[in-house]
Amino acid sequence: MERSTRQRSAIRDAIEAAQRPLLPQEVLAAAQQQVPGLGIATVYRNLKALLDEGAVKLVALPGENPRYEPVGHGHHHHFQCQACGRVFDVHACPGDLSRLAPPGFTVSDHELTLYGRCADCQPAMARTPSPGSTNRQRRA
Amino acid sequence: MERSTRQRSAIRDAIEAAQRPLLPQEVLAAAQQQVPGLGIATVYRNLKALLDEGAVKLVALPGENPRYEPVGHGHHHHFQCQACGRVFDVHACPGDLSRLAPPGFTVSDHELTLYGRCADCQPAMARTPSPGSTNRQRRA
DNA sequence: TTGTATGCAAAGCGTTTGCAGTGAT
DNA sequence: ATCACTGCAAACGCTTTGCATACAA
Repeated sequence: MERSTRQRSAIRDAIEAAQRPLLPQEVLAAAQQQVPGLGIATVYRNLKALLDEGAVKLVALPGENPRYEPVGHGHHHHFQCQACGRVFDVHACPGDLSRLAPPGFTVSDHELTLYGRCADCQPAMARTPSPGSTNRQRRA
Repeated sequence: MERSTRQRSAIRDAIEAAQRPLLPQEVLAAAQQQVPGLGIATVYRNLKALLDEGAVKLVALPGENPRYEPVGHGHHHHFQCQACGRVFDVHACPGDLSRLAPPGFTVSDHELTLYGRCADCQPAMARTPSPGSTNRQRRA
């Protein structure tokens, strides 16, 4: 039977609290603030468990390591800024895409990622970047 | 200056000839039919070079290792069958998705993946699976 | 001849797993 | 007292890199 541990709650909380999809390392860092001794293996094991029980969703962007986010956000998509690399949630959705599939195919789900520039990274009339908008990732 | 080698052509040909995005291992296997001694490191090095020169595109599906396909196919998307795991090209496109982005964001590109069942894997009135449609991948 | 490209093997990185100890029930 | 969970370290699989050799130019 499944047990409730401090580390499991810390991991779940970290993901729930984040406003964006987290990398395993980021989950570790966040959860370690509650449980200092937490190990990365436990993060991975719980990430997998949370995926299986459907509490967490895998977010895989091209060329990026897998991120994890709570399912609670409902159906949504992602936007990656080509300048700063940050990933944002996009709550809009193109809707039914069944018509796009070849004849005989059945569409039951879809994933969409938008690329471009976020509000902070518009060219020309440069805006003041928000704190933490430093480029931490790069896209080939 | 960039040189033309047998292995480079073999790798490029393998990707061009494939009707679907290939994994590095699949590129290796295909290219080795032309250049038996070919090593995996050379495949990776050329894959990166082809990406840089824009001859090849990276295809990253959630939970899958990166695949590579020629850019020649033009703008298109992908469909992954949840039963057999195969990835198909989808040449339809939802069109302009700028309206989906949050205000202040600029959309310059998008990626879309459809999930469902391919023609070979429709339930109930089971069709005869095509040769090679054996499940070779699985999706968590 | 010159220096890029290759093949091999070692190194990197993110992720998974074996195992003995810990702690929730 | 059980036995699932944890932490550590070793193992893994994919990708990258160092280095001596091979081969375009």
